[in-house]
Amino acid sequence: MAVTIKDVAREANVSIATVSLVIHNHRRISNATKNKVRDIIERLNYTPSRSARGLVSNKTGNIGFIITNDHFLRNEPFYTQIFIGTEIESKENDFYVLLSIIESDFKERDALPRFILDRNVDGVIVAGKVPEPLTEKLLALKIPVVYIDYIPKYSKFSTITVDNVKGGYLAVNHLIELGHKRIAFVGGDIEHPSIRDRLKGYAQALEKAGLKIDNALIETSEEYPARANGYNAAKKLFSVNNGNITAVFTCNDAMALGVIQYLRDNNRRVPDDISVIGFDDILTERTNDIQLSTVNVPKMEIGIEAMRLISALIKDEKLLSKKIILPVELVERQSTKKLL
Amino acid sequence: MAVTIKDVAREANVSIATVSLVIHNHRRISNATKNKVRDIIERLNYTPSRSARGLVSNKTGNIGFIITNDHFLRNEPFYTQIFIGTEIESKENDFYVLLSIIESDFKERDALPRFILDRNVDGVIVAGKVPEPLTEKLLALKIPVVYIDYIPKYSKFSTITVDNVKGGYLAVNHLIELGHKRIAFVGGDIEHPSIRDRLKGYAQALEKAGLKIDNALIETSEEYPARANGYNAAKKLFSVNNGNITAVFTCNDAMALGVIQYLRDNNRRVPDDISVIGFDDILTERTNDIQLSTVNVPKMEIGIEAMRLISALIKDEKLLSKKIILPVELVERQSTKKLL
DNA sequence: GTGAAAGCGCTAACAT
DNA sequence: ATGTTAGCGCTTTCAC
Repeated sequence: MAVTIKDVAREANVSIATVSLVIHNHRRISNATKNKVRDIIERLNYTPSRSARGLVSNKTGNIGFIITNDHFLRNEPFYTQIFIGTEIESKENDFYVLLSIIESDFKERDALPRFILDRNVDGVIVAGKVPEPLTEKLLALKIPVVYIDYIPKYSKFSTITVDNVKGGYLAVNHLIELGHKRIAFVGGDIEHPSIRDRLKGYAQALEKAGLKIDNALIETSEEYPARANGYNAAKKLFSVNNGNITAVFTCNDAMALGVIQYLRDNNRRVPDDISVIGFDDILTERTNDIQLSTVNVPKMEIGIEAMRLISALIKDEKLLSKKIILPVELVERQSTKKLL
Repeated sequence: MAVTIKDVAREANVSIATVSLVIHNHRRISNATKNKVRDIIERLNYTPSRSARGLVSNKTGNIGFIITNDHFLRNEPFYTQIFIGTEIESKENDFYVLLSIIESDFKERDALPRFILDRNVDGVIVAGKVPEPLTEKLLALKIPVVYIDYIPKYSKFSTITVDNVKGGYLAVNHLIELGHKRIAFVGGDIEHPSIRDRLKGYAQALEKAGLKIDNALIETSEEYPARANGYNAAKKLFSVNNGNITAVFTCNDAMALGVIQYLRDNNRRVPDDISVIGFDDILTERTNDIQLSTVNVPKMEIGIEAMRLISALIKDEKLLSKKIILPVELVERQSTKKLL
């Protein structure tokens, strides 16, 4: 058996209560005793049992991380990086992170993640868009929750998002500065708050430049913003506005790839004929293809902030709801070019 | 407070011991009682507290997953998929998975993952190549361990690997069947058992076809098998064997990309001039680039098997060491072509 | 400033 | 076939 609080107490000639108080750095304990006990803790290499602690404190020391399979399995490093961020920051807050991948079409009758039914988490981080029924069930639980990269309707949960409006603005402004005037927007799932905001940024940039917003240049759908949908959107867009559009801003990098693929299949060069800019910055060294201009989202940071926030929420009951918005950055690479 | 075993016992008019025995489906309990208690458990929506269980059983119900940052951060979905596999299977075995990302240059003086120091796991899964000092420390702990995709030296740990020799054979045999005779091997970190085995498969295929093994066609290093190293390896290879080589087998997909990049930069078309085949099958829909021929590794399956094995190891003390080898599959796509 | 003791929810040995 | 009870390692209240 591992060393317990009793071993420390015996060795230090104090009671286990004293050891416990030393561990929690209670002021009632004299410095002399504290030092003595701490030395022995170190010498014996003692670490408190999480089970015993959990039993008495009714806390688990675990945080649940919920994400849909859509998001996590679509081998995108986007949410993986966020997950790693929470993991890294969890050390600082002495939590462990438990992952649960739920169905993208989570229904009301579906069971909540096992760690919730098991009462094995003190709080939950929800990453990406999730079905409403999940949010409703979470709401009923009265457990601390932080949403990442998604703002659920009708709920006062805390959220960590990025400045999507600003990102959209930066991307489109970049195109405008390159001389583009006929700039299309390609997005999937326009119900998603992030995508809506990116479109809003698009509109703002055009407006500020005195360019009018042409709905014929805006192609959105209710689909997941994936590569294939980018391809289809480009097809619709370019078969109507033939020869007109000189640049495309897509709501994410995956769709940008689909657009580029379509353009190539139709003998349009990127960026020579058409400039394309994405969002997210997920494609770094994984491809030999053109390096995509995009808007960087601080993925690791998002995870870190989420962990900090859920931790604060758990420790401080009064803290109710907090919305954190992280900044984004324009990344100019090779898929955008000055209009000749 | 949540419902406890006492609530169930009271409601069922039995002792808490009986409830406990029913939960563990002990034969001493009559079916009548079992049914009665189970009904009430369901009705009250009771789940046993993991902390309380852990405290008495001296088990945590957690499995640690250790991986180097090299492997996990290099935004490859390879290990992410494996991790998800363990996560999926963990439900069946009623475990939770805790992740720990360690430094690639883990030294003897470095601290073990927090979940080990905290005694917060019952067993550990180690994914990918890890430094020897980590293995030595793990060995000293006498905790169940399963290695994934790596076979540590001097140790009797259980392992889950894939049939790398067979995979190498399949890849190279595929090239041979396409008429290629001057086939190069590109690999990084030849100390890695998997890479060595893939090279072995390469040699076997050549031998079987009566082709002789030419060391000038084999380019390995001690580096991490990444894209950039693939590029450099191709540079060395093709500047010496100019116009000679018609096909390349790389030890993984990342290096294949580097090789293809080099070839393009030097005006060699893939697959028209040179065929390239990789290993791992990690690049699916993330790129507009050429679809790589490769050898598929069942990533999710690996995770699942690892979880099953660690679970067996924990539950059955007698089970000591077991080596599982999973099959691989040739995936013919567009980067390999019949030699004209 | 420190100790004694109750009790968190459960398992398992022992009693009945 | 079921109940009683000790005890897992810790926190916390109350005494001293």
